[in-house]
Amino acid sequence: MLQPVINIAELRSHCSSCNLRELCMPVDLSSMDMQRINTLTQLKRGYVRGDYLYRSGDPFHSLYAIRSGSFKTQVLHEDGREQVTGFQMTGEIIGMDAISTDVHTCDAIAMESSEVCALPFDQLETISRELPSLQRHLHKIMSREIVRDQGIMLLLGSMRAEERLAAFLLNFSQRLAARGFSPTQFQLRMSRQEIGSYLGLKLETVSRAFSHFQEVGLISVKVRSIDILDLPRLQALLKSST
Amino acid sequence: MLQPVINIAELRSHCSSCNLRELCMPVDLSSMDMQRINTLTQLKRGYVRGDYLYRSGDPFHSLYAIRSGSFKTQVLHEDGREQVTGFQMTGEIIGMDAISTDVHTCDAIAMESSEVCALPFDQLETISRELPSLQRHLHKIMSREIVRDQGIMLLLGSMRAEERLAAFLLNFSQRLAARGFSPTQFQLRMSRQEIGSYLGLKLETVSRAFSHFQEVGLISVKVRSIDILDLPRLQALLKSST
DNA sequence: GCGGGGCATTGATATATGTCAAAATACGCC
DNA sequence: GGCGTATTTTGACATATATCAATGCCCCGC
Repeated sequence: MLQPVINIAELRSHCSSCNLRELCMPVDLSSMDMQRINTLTQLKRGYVRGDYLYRSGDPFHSLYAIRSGSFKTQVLHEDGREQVTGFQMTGEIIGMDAISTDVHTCDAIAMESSEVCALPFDQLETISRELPSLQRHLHKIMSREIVRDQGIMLLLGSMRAEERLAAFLLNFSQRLAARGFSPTQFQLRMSRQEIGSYLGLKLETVSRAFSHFQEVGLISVKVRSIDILDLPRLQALLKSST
Repeated sequence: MLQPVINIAELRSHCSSCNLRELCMPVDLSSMDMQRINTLTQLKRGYVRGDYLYRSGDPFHSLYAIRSGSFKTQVLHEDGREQVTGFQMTGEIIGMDAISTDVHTCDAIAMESSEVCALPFDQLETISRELPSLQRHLHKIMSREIVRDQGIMLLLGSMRAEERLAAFLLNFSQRLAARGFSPTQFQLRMSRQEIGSYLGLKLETVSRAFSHFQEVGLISVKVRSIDILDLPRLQALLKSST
């Protein structure tokens, strides 16, 4: 039986206290500067699966550092279609879509019980004017989001169903590894439907791709428990055309 | 016969002199501050169709404001597949992908004869520490890119071929309108292949969609000259699901 | 004005993924 | 612990788009 890897208790101790240095801002700052950043953050807890962190159209005040749990972001089309644009996990920052218009342009929804640190953006800007390394880091975070989106465009625009799923699993694997978790065994918090929306596929296609990966011994799937059995071969799927 | 609308001479007079205020930074700044920003920019001219502004892997120094002409950005997959991630026109800023890693993550290639203003990013950061309105504007530009990418993800993930093409044409139309050009008559500078890459389609599919739009009287196409005959109906294509 | 090379169009056919439907499995609640 | 609902899996079939191939068009240089 697979063990859940995204474990709230574990994460809480991992990122003990709302310390932005560890949590989301790996910049070299004096402890006095750290204090200052910490004082502007506002911890918000108690989000449960399905809760909105913000909705499309909400006024913009803050970015959010995810302290525990995970969220999905989705954009809605006027005709009702919706598209998941990302799954954000502990330690990641969301809300940057809203800076350009002062209004959120997508929904952010908790995938599980979660906590966030709100970072009022005005104050973040003020402090970053005085702390070049924070300023630079803020820019990097925003740029990282742009690069991430480019990758998804590549995925959606030129990859086939199984390649997309492989890319999705590998991306998860990497992000878990970066957090010190097992890169081969983990639980997915999202449905086939949500994965499909993110990958531009229907849920049945996602399900079939999972089944096929299992058949050929790449992974072991038990609904939402994933065990990557042959990481190199899964990676190779992405590097070879067709 | 349709007139080309993207006209270099016209654009040059439109954005007379390398004035960043008009060109790319619509912020209220004192003329002294404007001077200061202007002095850091470096005009680069002489790009012709096919020239690289930067390549994936190039070290990062500057953002670029397009002063005349237009560019495309594309990402390459290790197996050789490439995906166009955007078409940038006069007045837009490119290069933000490189901030996160100090290395460009995509290629930027001129679609026609073009000129750019290089904006050394270190200096931009320095100045923006002193000018909050510039700082805010820089953040907005980066955020705008994130929002734009979300829109493309929606397009690639959940729209059908003709909807994608309609979205593409309408986006062009809007951006031209914002620059004071005709929103219904214009020239495309890119091939069917490039449009297809951007929209996640093959060139034949793009061609067929153009032909169909023409058949039903939505647009008039003459290879790269577009005339939108029924803008409202083209817009409606996007709002109604199937 | 003629010829050649790249694009674009169009047609015929193949195929990956979507759609619809049913059965199986997991999950929450009493 | 068992029932009811939601999710997932699997199957059969439909269809949008890709693929392959032929023809046509346009631009550019000679």
